[in-house]
Amino acid sequence: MKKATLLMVEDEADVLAINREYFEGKGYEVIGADTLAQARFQLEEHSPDLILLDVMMPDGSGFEFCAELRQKTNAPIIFLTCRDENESVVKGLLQGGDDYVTKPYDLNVLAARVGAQLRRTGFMTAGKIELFPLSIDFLLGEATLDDECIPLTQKELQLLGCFALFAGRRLSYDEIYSRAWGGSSPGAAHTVAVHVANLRKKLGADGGGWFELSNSGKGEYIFSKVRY
Amino acid sequence: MKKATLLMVEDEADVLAINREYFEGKGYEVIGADTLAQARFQLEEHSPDLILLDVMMPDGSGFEFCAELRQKTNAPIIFLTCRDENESVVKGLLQGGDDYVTKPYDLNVLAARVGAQLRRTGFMTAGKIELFPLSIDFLLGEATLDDECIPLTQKELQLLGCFALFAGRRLSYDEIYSRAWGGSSPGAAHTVAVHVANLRKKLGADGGGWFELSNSGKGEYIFSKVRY
DNA sequence: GTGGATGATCAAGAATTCTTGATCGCAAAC
DNA sequence: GTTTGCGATCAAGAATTCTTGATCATCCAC
Repeated sequence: MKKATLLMVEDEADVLAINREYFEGKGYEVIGADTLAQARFQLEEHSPDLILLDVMMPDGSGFEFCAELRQKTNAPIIFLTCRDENESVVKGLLQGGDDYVTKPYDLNVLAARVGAQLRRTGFMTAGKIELFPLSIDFLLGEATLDDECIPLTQKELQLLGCFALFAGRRLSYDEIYSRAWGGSSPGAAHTVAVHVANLRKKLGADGGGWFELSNSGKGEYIFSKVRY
Repeated sequence: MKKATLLMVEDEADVLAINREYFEGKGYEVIGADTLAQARFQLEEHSPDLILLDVMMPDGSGFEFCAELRQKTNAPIIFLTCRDENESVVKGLLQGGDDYVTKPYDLNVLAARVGAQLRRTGFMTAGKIELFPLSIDFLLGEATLDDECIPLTQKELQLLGCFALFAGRRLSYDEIYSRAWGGSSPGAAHTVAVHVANLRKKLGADGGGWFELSNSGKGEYIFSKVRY
């Protein structure tokens, strides 16, 4: 996965340096900005995945800047505020689940918040469906089972995605077809059956020992976990 | 989207009936169980997306049942507890971000919690990338822009997914190729260029007035929002 | 046992999709 | 003005993928 890019808007050089070192050590790419003007520039330049925004900046208030940011990005914004600022004001300004941390903060706490926000926006999981130990990556067009990479065709990918999303649930031919093909067709059952066979072949007959893709005998397939 | 299925484990018939009516009105499919034994059965039968679990059941404690459930499903579990139960015990038993609500509860509050948990597990968004007003559905293999459905081939889908995920970010040919094709190839730049052209054609030259898919002139593409 | 229904699998033609090569236009450099 | 580099686009062959038809096995009903 591409490293998440953090834009850190902070005017104190040493704070910035410490944070940068910490987060880079955690595998993030850190972009610094010590003025709002520079933050604007870096925003265009790097399109960060998350913004850490000091409220007190030399050339303006972070809160007002926030509104401006929202026009340009939907990356989550975490405010860094001083403890003596009115908390209700802070909360009032937070919308849509963004967060804030009061100075002085513990870096581990901040990192946890950052991780939570990135998770919320689906940064790590977008384009994927995870059903341990199976992972379906729609961007790469492949599935991974027990660290073994299995390239899939589009239809196989859609089919497996459908099964993974409704694992353990009975799915009728028609339902599968409408989900992965859209609409319905007279030959739906047969077409689905062929792709299921292909999928079984690729996943291994026993689903790597983890999954079972069985037929209920009543016009339905069930994809279920057989080991935990 | 398929309706979420709720398993409601509750021994009082009238509470169950009221909840059922409320949640069915909200578009959920509600499965009821008035004993733990029945809950076990329904779990196998319906594979719910979320479980509402009354702690006080005639044939056992919901807490102990929870451990059993966890072996069989990773659907979120929301406990329904009485106010006089020890809260710390409740919290201690909660793992992995599941939730609890104390009786008597407001149905709207409960519904909010349910929604939050389903969102957390990605029930509504799995297999999708949303970048308003663009939505990419990998299960159906198509994108939707301004309510207009655009069928895409696998490579187009992967390419667009890649762009949407890193919207506003400069992406080099190689990076795009490694993300959507995997690995690298001498003809990567050319191949990518052709698919970009196809994508432009399908999205409309101006990206429906919302997006721009431009070339930086330095071997990079940028997919960015031009309207907010 | 026979017949019918259902699911699994194989195979091949049809259809789609992908890649590569060729060409064109534009702009910067010489 | 010419050349060169780069991106965009078109076109066609190559490759893959999808669908459909045929066959086979199994199970249940008769």
